[in-house]
Amino acid sequence: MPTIDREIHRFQEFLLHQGQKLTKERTALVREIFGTHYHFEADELLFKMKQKSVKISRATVYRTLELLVKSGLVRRVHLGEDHYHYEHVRGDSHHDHLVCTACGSVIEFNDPELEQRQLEICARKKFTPTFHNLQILGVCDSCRRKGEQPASPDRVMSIGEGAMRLRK
Amino acid sequence: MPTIDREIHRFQEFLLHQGQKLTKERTALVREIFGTHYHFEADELLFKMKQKSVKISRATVYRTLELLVKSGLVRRVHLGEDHYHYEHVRGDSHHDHLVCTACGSVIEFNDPELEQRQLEICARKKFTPTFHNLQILGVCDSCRRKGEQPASPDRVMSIGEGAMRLRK
DNA sequence: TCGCAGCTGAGACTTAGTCTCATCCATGCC
DNA sequence: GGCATGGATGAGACTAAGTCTCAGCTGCGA
Ligand SMILES: [Mn+2]
Ligand SMILES: [Mn+2]
Ligand SMILES: [Zn+2]
Ligand SMILES: [Zn+2]
Repeated sequence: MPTIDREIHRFQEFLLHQGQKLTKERTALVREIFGTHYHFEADELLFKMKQKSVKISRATVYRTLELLVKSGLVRRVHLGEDHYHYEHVRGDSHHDHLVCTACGSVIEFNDPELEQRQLEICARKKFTPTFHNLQILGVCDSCRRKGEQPASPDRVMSIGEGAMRLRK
Repeated sequence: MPTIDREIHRFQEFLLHQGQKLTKERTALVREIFGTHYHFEADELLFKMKQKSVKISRATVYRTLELLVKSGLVRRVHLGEDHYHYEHVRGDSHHDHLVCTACGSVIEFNDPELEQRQLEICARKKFTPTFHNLQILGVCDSCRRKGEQPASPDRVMSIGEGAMRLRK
């Protein structure tokens, strides 16, 4: 996978630029993240590494995710659950999320008109925006057909593959 | 304050309807919430009660907030920090938030055009929305004038009055 | 006024994430 | 390649925010 090697290279460039090092743990994490996952959780990543018998500590997972976010390769997002999710930044494009509270699936969208309207609101309030965070919770098409009911606002049914607890 | 008594009455109606009781602890919390705060944290509320020598446990604070949310008198919101905030629902109107990362102030807005655009996006994706959550982080007008720089996306400078730690 | 279903407080527990520190190793320089 | 060294790692203690348990208390309808 030459694509992943390019991500690793980009990460190394970022690291070296700050006098930091590309270790085998960091390489393994980048490989895992860009090889498999999409919206994932820190603990899920930790579990996947354990499964593959690649021994990496929780501290390193969190530290590496923080570096990846700083480097711009990964983005940290809220999806309506009580913990963060991460996603790899492909290309660049900002997007927001529709989250199905019945099956946990996530639909991405990028709507320039919506973004524009947000800027207008900020201008009207003399507010200088740097960042925003929008999730729309509801029921996806296939769940609606199956007759799934909208869940209570704050109970999203686990997004992603549900990382299997690691701590005893 | 006859207004607060009306809120208390509404809460009692809600409770009785479910075979639940209006206790003095619940009354005291409603009085505090509707008398003083706006966007507040659970721990902040706990601290305020302690200050006033009204002895209420953390468990009761959280349990009462949950009931108030269910009753529709209070709403639980994300404002870009790692914990929830609560606000009293006055009238009814849904709104979203601009959060200043320099001073922690919160500006509310309700923009029907933005809401409409969200519905259009959902329709296009055949998604049935039930709820959404939008925060725009940035720098408010008065902070911008003071030359405050936009903080890193995930470091909001404490919103509200910063509840003073209670646990040792 | 009484009975009891529902409520409370103290503190143990949980989840998600951060921090510490002794030890390890990636990189740059010879 | 070998070495030096400052950054990185792992184990596990620690923290923050919130949930749960259970013995004793209390609001409220009869
Ligand atoms: Mn995404
Ligand atoms: Mn608000
Ligand atoms: Zn679904
Ligand atoms: Zn400000």
